[in-house]
Amino acid sequence: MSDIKTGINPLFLREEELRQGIELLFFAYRDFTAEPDAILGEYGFGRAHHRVIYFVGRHPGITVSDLLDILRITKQSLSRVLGQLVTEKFITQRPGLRDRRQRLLELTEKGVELERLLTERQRARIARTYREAGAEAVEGFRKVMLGLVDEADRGRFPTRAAGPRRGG
Amino acid sequence: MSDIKTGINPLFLREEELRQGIELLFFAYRDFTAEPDAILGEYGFGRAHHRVIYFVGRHPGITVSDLLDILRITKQSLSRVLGQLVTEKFITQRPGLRDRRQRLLELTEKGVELERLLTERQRARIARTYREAGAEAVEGFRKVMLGLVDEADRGRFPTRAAGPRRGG
DNA sequence: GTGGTTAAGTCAGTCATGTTGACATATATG
DNA sequence: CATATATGTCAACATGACTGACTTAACCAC
Repeated sequence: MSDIKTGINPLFLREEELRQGIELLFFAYRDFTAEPDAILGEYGFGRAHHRVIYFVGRHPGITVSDLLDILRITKQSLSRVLGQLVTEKFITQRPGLRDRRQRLLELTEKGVELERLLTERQRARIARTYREAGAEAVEGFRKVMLGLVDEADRGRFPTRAAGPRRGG
Repeated sequence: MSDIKTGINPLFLREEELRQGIELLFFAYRDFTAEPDAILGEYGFGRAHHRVIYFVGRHPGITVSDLLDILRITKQSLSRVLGQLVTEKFITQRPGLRDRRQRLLELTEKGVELERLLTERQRARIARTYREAGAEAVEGFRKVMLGLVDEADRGRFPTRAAGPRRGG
């Protein structure tokens, strides 16, 4: 009631601010995934394939268990997409050295190409946005996004605090 | 090659930065949706129901067309979830005044309750994160997220600096 | 080395949510 | 009146998630 003059209730402002946060996540994610989704369609793949290709590319030699931990889906769900990707030679499996029960996953040449094709759009979108928003905004973006991630997984994002910020 | 001393290639740094951006979106969205999803399960609903409830709650009296524009799904897809929500009395429909072909959507009391229950978790997560990250980081977050959204939809996020954009 | 645990895979069935395509109805508009 | 628009519906299908039960191979502890 202290805002009668401006007509803006600070509680409403907070509510509005939080809702905008929710919606930013919805719209950004919607648009962020739309481009790769369209490309995936041409291959008869879906978003699940992209995720698998992405994280195998990101962590060459990753185990199935670790991939399941990231994706938070069941092994039966993963099995289908992974099976396709292996059959169609986008991903190879080889037994682990220390533990031969493991099937270490890696992208083939073909897999690397597809990964690049798919992720390229997303990288470009982020690069453009980062450039337009500026370093300070990017820092804030990272901070908030990291705070939204479950604590257990925040360790996946090492801070590069020590090194040179942007040499090029 | 100017980074031989540190062993850090600036191009690699950039690549790493962009990939972290991609992954922040993945992990944040994954964890942001997990809590409501669990609650929805108890009602026999899914994430699609949440989206409908959310945006109808956000824009009382919204038309089906406008809702479709937001969700970017087909009317057949929407029809199923919307039909359920109307049947189970979470949402009401009434004909438009100017255009009686329209079915203006609104949450019922029951719908408002469920919306609150679902979104409460997400608001809490964002509120906590905003608090921990600080106002400056939040500003950066908003700036970058908005940049990731397709230009066509950026107008949905009025800056509260320049006065009321859409009269509500 | 036997036995329990773990990593991974498989088979089968189900559900939620998206798609296309064709068609129906009511209302608006030129 | 003719056409376009807003909405809804029926049908068929694909994707990606789920549960539950079971198998195989390898690891590990006793």
